[in-house]
Parts: sequence; C-alpha cells; structure tokens
Amino acid sequence: MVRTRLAPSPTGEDLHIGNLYTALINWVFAKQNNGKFIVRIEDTDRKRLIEGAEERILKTLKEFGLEYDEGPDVGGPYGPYRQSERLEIYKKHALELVEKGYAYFCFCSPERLQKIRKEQQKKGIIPPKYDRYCLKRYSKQEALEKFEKGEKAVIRLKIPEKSEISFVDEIRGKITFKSDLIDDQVLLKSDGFPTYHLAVVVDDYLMKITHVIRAEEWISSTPKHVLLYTAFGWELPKFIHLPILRNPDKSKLSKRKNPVWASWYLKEGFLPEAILNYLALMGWSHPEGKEKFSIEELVKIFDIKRIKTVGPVFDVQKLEWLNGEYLREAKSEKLKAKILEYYKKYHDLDLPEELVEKTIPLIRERVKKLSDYMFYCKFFFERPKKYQMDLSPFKDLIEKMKSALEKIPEHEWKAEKIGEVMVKLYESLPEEVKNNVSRSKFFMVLRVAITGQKITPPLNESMEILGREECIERLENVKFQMTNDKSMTKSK
RNA sequence: GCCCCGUUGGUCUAGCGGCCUAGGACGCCACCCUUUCAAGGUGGAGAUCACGGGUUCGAAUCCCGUACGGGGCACCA
Repeated sequence: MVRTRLAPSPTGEDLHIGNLYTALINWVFAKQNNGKFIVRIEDTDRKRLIEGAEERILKTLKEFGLEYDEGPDVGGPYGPYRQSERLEIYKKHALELVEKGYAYFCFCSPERLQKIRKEQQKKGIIPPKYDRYCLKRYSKQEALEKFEKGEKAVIRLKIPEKSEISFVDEIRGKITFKSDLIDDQVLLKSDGFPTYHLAVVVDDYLMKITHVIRAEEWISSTPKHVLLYTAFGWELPKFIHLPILRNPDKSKLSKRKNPVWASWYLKEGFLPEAILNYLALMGWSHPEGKEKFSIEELVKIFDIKRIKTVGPVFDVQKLEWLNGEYLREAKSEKLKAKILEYYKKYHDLDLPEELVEKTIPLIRERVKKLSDYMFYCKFFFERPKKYQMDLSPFKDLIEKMKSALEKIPEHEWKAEKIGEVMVKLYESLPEEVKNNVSRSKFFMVLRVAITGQKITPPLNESMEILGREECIERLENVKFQMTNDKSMTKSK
C-alpha cells in the first residue's frame, strides 16, 4: 500500500506555502493510489521551536482540506507522530548502528569542531569534514563506557571511504554522489535528540512510508539516508524530489521577499481550492492544458512523472486571476456564505446577510479575492465619510439630482427607473452645463455623492439596494470640503 | 570553492527527431461593449527554444562542452 507523508517542523509561524505544495502532492499521490497520507511533526530542533506552530500547521492543513490519515492529533498505528516523543527509538537505532560499526561516538566539543573546520578551510579543504579524531582515539568499548557514564557525546555516521552512493529519483533518474565529499553526519545530538537524517530514515521505515516526496533541497542529503537504510538492512523507499518554489528573483521562496505562510493567503481572501489548484500548476501541467480543475480531477489525472524539475516562480498575479475564476463561477448562495464567513473569521465583522445577498450579482464579476468585497461595497454598510472627488463645483447639480430622485415614488424605485430619470435630467440640462459636464462626468458626480468612491458596482442597482430615502439623504448630506484630502483625491 | 539539479516570451507551461515559420494561460497593449471599475469579445506586441560544438537527410527535442540560475555543503530542518 502506498503511504506518503508530510514532515513539517514547527519552526515557523505557520505552514509554509512550499510545504503546502509538498503536502498537496503527497496527498494527491496517496489518494490516487488508495494509499494513506501521514503527518509527522519533526520537532527535534528545540532551539528553533516555535510555540503553537504545530497547532497552526495542522489547522491550516485542515483548512485546505488536506486531511491526513495518521498524525499527532489523530493518532494511528505507527505513532507517536511527534519526533520528540520517539527519542528512545532513535537512541536504540543509533546504538545499533554503533554496535554494527556503521556509526561511532564523538566527544569533541563544538569549539574543537569549529577550530578544525576553520583550519581546513584555510588549507582549502572543502567541504570541511570531521577528522574522525574520536573514532581513532577510542575503541568501541571505551567510547560506549564513556557514554554510559554520562559523558556528553554525539553519534556520527561513518561514511564509507572512496565509494559512490547513488539512488534513483523518480523524476530525475539516477543521482550519484562521491562518499568522500560527505561528512560524518551527526545522527544523535548530545541532547539526546536525533538529527533530521536519523529521524527521517527511522521514522519513514517504521511508519512504512513507501514514497518519500519532499523538496529538492533534500537531494544532497539523500546519500546519507541511503547509507542509513543499507546499514540497517532496510529496503529503500522511492524518492521523489519536488522543485522548490521561487521568488520573482528566482531565489528560494522566502518570507523576506514574498508572503510565505499558507494562512496569509487565506487571510487575503484567496480560496483554498484556488490556491491548491494554482499550486498544482507549479511544475506540473494538466495533459489537456486545463488550468482550472478540482482536486478530485487532479487526483484522477495527476501523474507524478510529469512533474518538471525547474523551480517555478510563484506568481501571485496569476493566483489572483485563478481565484477570480473560482469566485465568478461560484453559486450566489455559496459566494455569499464565503463572504460572510471570511469577514467574520478574518475581520470580526458580522455583515448583514440579506444586504450581502443583494449585492452579490453586482460584485461577482469584480472581485478577485474575498477581501475585494469591502473595497467595492463598504458604502452599502456605512455612509461615505470621505469623497474621492471634490464635489463643491457640483452643488447645484447635486441639488437637481436630489429633486429628480424625490419625484420617483417609492414603489417605482428600481434601477431601471433611476437610470431613466437621471438620463432625462442630464438631457434637460442647459447646453452650457452639458458642455462642461460630460455624461460620464455627470454620473461620476452622482456616484461619488452617493458612495464616496469613484470605483463602485453599477450605480443604479446600488441605489436601488440602498433605497430611496437613503439615497436622497446622502445627496442632502454631501460634504463639500474635501479638496484638502490629498490621499483621497489623488487616488487612481 | 566543492557537489548535485536545472535552462522554451516578463511569469506558469505544451513539446518527448519531421505536424514548430514553437501552441496555451497569466500579465501587458489596442479596439469593441460600457454611467466608474470589472467581466466578456476581438486583435496585437513579446522566444534567434541560454550559448557553442557534434549525431542525423532532419533537433527545442539525442550527446558533449561552456555560460548562467538554483539547491546543498551544521550537534537546522
């Protein structure tokens, strides 16, 4: 049975978007093979541990619908799924390796390691490697005794000399490394915690992971893992290294240059399904060239061998386009629910359901992200405090608009009627006024007077929704002293 | 520096020896629609397929170099 896994470290604020990408591929691959997707928390670095990160990572994963079959909070037959709770397992395995002669104790201080590294660099020995001082100095027995007496020690992997280590990457083919270039990797740290390398191999084996699907940055350390598998006498899993998502400058996607936390995209008003869809397009393409497809379809059609090996640039603009596609195609009821939920969850706003419902047809073609909703619609919920245009030259005009609107009886207050009346008003204006105020300018004045904004949903429909009394009152209460508000008048 | 992985328009990509005078999408520009902004429609600019050698009747596609980009070289993952 296929078993894949995501192994995040709780060392950031939240799930990294690159991890979300890896999670997606792992999830989809497991699903399409009727396998299991497992989450394992790699919290072996106590120094970088961030409070609450694990919870946030798991929560985000769920928000994206990437449910896992086994994990720290849901359990499973191969737990615990938190590495900090598996310390004895790693120790036992590390000791086993020492016993078999594949690893050895090292008692060197960090200072000494630092020193020899510097010396080697000076001599041009690159990359620097541990000099095996402790391996030469202590016999296996002596070392073990020292260790058992409680002396601070690490266990290092003894990399075989002058040999080649190769493995097959399912999308790149065979990759070979020379063993002489690899340092005697620390497997067990002096604090009793394993390093990543020991922990992944032991856990992937014990948890019966069949396909190790992870980011490309792990290629260089895979030979160490291969060595471990063979030292233990374990069968290798399949390795698949995914391309790394990049910043626009092509460097590895980083928080300095891009928003990287998956939850940030949610807060921005992107839909989980759109984000996942976009991510699927990174390094992979639909055989028919489709750009928009559901995750169910992805599961059906995904082919891991079609993944490219070049690191794609994460383009937020294209994500916005895709997100807009999802928003436009959503059923009104659904769109409304999403908007309501979004503003409640991320802005602690309880928008009136009925009003939101009425505005949906006006904004569905306009919003790219859920957060665009209020950009267009805030005037529905509150009277304009600022006006994006100096209305003082149009005092008389606004007065005329108001009286024209007042002539519309309540029961005829419909978008069509409003439009008709306003067009008539414009037509009836004296020529010299019309020469100064174009028809579109005329409506812009009305627009800003009613909404305060220059960019709005269709005006007549908006006015219909606002209601007769409200519109008339707004025209009455227009504030004309806006010219000094540079930030508003300069907008555009 | 060393090792590994890559290299098709600004970006995501199709392409797996002849269908390519390189196709699609995002973005950009123009026009149409239009009461703002979008959406939609039409059209357009933009790639000597990184470069140089081979192999072949024929190469974006295969091979070798070079350049460039990325990743890795921790008691971090």
